[in-house]
Amino acid sequence: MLRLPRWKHESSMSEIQQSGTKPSTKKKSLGAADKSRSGAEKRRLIIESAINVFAEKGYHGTRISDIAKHAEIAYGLVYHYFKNKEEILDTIFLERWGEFISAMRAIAADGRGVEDKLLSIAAVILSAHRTRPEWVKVLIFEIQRTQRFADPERMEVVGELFRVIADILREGQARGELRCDLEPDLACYIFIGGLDIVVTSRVLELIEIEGDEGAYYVRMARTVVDLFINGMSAVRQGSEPS
Amino acid sequence: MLRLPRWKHESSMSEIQQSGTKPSTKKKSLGAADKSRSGAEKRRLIIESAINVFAEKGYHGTRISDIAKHAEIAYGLVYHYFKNKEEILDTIFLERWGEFISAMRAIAADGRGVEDKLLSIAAVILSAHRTRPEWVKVLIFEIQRTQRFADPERMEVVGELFRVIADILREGQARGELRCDLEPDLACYIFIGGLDIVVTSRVLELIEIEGDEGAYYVRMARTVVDLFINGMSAVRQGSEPS
Amino acid sequence: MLRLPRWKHESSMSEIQQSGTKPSTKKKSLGAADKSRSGAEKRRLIIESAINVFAEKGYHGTRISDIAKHAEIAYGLVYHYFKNKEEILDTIFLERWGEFISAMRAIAADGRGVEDKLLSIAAVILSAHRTRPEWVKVLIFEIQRTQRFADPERMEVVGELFRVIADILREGQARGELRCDLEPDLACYIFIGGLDIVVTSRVLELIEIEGDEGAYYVRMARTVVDLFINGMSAVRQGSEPS
Amino acid sequence: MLRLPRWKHESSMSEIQQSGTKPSTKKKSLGAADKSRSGAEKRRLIIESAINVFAEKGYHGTRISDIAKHAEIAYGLVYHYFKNKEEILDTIFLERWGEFISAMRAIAADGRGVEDKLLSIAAVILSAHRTRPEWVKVLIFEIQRTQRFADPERMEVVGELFRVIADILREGQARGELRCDLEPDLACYIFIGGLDIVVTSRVLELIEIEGDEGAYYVRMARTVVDLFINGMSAVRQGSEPS
DNA sequence: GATGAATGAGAATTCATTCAT
DNA sequence: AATGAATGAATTCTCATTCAT
Repeated sequence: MLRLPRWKHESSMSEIQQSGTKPSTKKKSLGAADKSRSGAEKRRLIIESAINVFAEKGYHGTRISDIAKHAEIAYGLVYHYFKNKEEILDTIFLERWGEFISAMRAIAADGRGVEDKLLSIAAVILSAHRTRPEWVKVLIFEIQRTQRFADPERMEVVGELFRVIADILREGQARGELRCDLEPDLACYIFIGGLDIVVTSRVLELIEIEGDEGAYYVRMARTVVDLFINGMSAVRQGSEPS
Repeated sequence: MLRLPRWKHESSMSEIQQSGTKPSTKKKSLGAADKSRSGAEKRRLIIESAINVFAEKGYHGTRISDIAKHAEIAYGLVYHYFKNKEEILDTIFLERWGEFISAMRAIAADGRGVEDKLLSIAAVILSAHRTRPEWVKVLIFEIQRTQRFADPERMEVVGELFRVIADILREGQARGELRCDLEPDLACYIFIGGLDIVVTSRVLELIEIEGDEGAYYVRMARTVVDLFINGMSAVRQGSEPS
Repeated sequence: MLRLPRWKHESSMSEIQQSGTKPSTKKKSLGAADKSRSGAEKRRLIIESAINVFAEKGYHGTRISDIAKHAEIAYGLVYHYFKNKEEILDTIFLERWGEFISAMRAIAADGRGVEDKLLSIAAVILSAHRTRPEWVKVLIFEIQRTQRFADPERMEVVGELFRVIADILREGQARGELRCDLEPDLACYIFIGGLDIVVTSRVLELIEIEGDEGAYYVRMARTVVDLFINGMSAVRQGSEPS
Repeated sequence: MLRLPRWKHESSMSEIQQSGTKPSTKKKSLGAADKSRSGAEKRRLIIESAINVFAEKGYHGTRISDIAKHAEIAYGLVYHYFKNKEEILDTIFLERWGEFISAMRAIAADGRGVEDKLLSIAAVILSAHRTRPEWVKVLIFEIQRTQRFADPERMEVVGELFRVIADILREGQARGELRCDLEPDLACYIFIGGLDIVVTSRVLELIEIEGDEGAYYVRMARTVVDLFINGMSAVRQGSEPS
């Protein structure tokens, strides 16, 4: 399954570039500046720290004290801002996924052709992993297992991604760009699945990349879309799959 | 990510049929019958129980006593057969994944064309989920996400699936069945990813199936392979990327 | 055990009437009005709030923040006025019990007969519960049971009630109104105990009152005194308690 | 309020005698003897320890580890036998109060006159405090405050004591032994209250006893009943109930 | 005076693992 | 082999109290 963070939508592949995380810009001599942090800032700091620690140790392997240590605060303070560990994960999910889906919707809404849209989507998803791999780890690996049982409505939210992409496909069929004998609701799975597994594999470090990482992602995005659109067959099958 | 259980390879889709799990056929008046279980049987019973409980509660959420209760044995006994909780999960993985990879290899080795092989693979994977959804849950959700960090060699084992499928694709290219401008190492991801997400979605209950469940899986397998081979494009692009 | 609040002594039963507590007359648009509260007023506000919250949740179950919330102030402010939670309870006890004992002493000092005095005492005690049940709850259930071990001198203060009543009894014996073969020091226990348990039972809601609550308390006060003076025996009830 | 433990009913005052608690008969060289303790015994040991520690420190002031230390077991074991601290208190209440009420009922059912019955009740209650003061402390001071809010049905159970005694009074009225112009439902409060406060005062150490403690209790029981039956009035003590 | 963010000691509870029987 | 009592380290969560503004 795929779910990703902070996805500014841009139409090209250009966004696949470096960024990095520096969670706690430690100890800048903070006369008044630091104490004036609003509660919201502290809250954000905790979330950022949590993402990083969750990514490193997994949700269950993370102690509240780990998060506090990473954020360089007293761990009681975490409870000032969050009811418990689960609420932190919850917040991460809600915020990040919301942003992600918005980006997807923006892509779906622009006027371009299906192939361009899918390319954009692939680029966003893959670049997201490139720039914020911890977020992706957390979103992919930690959130669902924990909440799957607890919250069916959260799954509903996840399903939104599928709906957005299925709609793009449906539109492509309507325009005659895509074949109509495959259900968009199924086809979208294959597309998402292709991207998902690439990301997952990167997270799991199954894929080793030599050379330019950015180039790899670009190639991968192109490949996924090309394959999705044109198929793997050498032969051009004139006839519909009877 | 995909990894699945007890996959007797058969070449057609026919294997997608019911089976079911009844791990502890409780309270059969077991005068001597039960006591005579050999140690190996007890061990197996524990594994079966563990799979079911892991599937239900997740690895971390499962207590040894839960497994023991499900197996209807004293929980101290679990430690006779396994060093600790992790070893149970380990055993599940090793056994099931080994069987699975064997099935995949058998498919890869038979003499048929690429499309047939891929169809078999899709069938095996999807039917596996159909007949032993708990296994799939455990393999997908629990094992890797638990042990990922601990055991890199285990990931190597997972990678085997990709190699087997990439080899099938390579063979297809060599035979001229598949286009050659896409790297098999990348393409295999898209294929596996398509299957994976279908299974995952079923596990997560994102997909609702009306009517015949078996028919759904057959259709899905066909769709995945069709899409993978022929692509989504409405246009038949005549010329090879020469 | 009995210990009660704000006991203006009046000689009759008439004081058993309604009153009620509305501690925080919330949100009166308090531009300056509220800010101009003197420190003493704030302190009092905190005490009133504490009584109510202690009554509802018990001392141990009450957080400083609960008190602050009830008083509609910042909880840090509580620490301006009180060293800690215990000091709040302490203050409640000292103020209320002091007032109560004063009322008892006034009754003891007036010139009437024993029966009248006891009737007054019963009336004061029972009406106190009627008008300020939270105070009684706190005094009965929270204070002693919390501080009992910590502070023996406080018990001394509680004992004062017994001495006052025993003195009334002694005086009655000296006047020939009461029999002399029972020690006043023991007898006073029975009298106080009778009242105490009535109050306690009301607090615990063991007694359900139908109809007029005030009438119930009057009847109860009369019954306690009548029984204490005349006994339960059928024999020798020469005159009815007119 | 009064509620008391292990009250073997005997008709005279004779039961007011010493006993004491020795909860953990420590370290008797226990080859097999000790390990063979059944779970029930350990459970009982924990309860006994809990009573003592609760009595000393109060429910809220008692840590599970205190109980475990007193019982000389690992504190995890407490959780083997009880879900949590509250369940321990619960168990104490249910067991002890049940026994107590049974004793009361037995007294109520025997064929003697009202005064004798009341004397028995007084004796049981007072001697209970004498022999097991910790139990009384716990029952009186700890249980209700904790559970008052949680469990209204428990209060119902407490009310049973009142009903039993009110019934004795009603019977006395029917037989013509007691005056009929006082409601038994109210009168029983005064009787119980008298006993209660004596016990409470002892617990609070408000009363100091010089000389023989047993004699004190006997005198107290007689006084309470005498006063309850005959009243405090000097007038009309003419004839004993011959 | 007033605020509420920050701190951290303290207590409850869980549960993998050991071990005597 | 089988049992389940016993252990205690590890962790979460609470909340009184302090403190900078």
